[in-house]
Amino acid sequence: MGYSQAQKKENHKRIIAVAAKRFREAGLDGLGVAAIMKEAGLTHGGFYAHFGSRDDMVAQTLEFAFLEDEERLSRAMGRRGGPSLDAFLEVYLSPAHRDTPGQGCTLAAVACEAARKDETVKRLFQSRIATYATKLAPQLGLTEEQMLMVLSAVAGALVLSRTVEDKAMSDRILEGTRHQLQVCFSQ
Amino acid sequence: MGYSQAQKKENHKRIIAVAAKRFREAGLDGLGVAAIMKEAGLTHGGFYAHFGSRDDMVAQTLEFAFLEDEERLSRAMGRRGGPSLDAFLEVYLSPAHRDTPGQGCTLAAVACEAARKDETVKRLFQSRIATYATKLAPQLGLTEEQMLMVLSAVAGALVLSRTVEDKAMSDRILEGTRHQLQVCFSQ
DNA sequence: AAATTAATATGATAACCATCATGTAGATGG
DNA sequence: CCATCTACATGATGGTTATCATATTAATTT
Repeated sequence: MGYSQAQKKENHKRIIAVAAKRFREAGLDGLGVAAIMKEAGLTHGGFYAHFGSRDDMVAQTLEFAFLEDEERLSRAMGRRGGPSLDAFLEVYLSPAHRDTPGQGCTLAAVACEAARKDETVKRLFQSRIATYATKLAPQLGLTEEQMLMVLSAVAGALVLSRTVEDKAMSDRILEGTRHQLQVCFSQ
Repeated sequence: MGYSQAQKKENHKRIIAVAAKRFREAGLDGLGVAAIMKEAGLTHGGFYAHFGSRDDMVAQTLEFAFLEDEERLSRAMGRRGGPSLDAFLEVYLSPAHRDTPGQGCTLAAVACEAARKDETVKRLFQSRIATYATKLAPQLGLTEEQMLMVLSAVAGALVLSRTVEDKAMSDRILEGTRHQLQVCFSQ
């Protein structure tokens, strides 16, 4: 199918977009190069025209995924009257977020595995968490320290809510965490 | 090397103990049957005398790991004057806990992956979380709902603290979450 | 003490994996 | 319009995986 700089760029973006979604769903090691390329409508051989290695692709994908997260969160809060702690908790701790990890927070989706990856990945995570602490915190009227706790709580709640079998209990983890955080920071 | 019912039981326990530690460190998919058996001082062939499948072993290992977690936490709080929210936070959010996942909380170590496993694994996680909510909560003077939020926050903080490169920032996640939770519940 | 049984070890299998070598088609630059 | 370059496809490579077949060896049973 020949080539074209525009086409290549488009393909590159599509590979990363597919990988971002699927990594959130299946984990950073959850699917191989061949599967990702297939879902992007390509074959595995072309992979190394785009990336130096699979690790390289993971890094590029995480960078994209975190940007996507930030934009999606911002838009979702916008739909609820702009950024506020209430809006954030409502969006982040919703059953919809729990049930669609592919469109959700990358931090919560792959944090456990990221803890075992190399410094390249860890630097990306660190930067994402720092963005929460410095950029989002003031929008929500929180200190950096408060934001770190709130982020830990919501990410933890989301992850735990995804590990239980019973939907009612899963809902209680989300709803309970949301309520308790609201109590903590009301006033 | 022949057999003996006592020997087999001992081997079985050792395989699971090794797997519990290594799964916390490397993840539920982080090492294969052969590696686990080797670390237990056996060869891979004998595996299926103990377990019907790898998944079966994972389930048995999680059950053991959660019991181990409960006992370790209880003992650690005992060393700090018995169960209390302060003791719990101090133990759970310590840098030592962050730096020795093999001896630490299984929930925090593998939760992201568990979210993608089958109902057998999810039922084990649910039972572990329920134990926190019903058994530990009263010991810490918390309601079930408060316990779910605290658990989410400490597990989330521990996971996030393990994903960042900079030690100072990692410490801040732990320490900040601890401080904020203390403020929340000092009342 | 001999026969049986079963817990391991050794080795094989087929399915995966990341990566690389080669071929091809078609866009690019002259 | 031709020569070159390259994105991608096809196919190969060596490694790893879970699982199974067979062999061994010693504990158990008779």
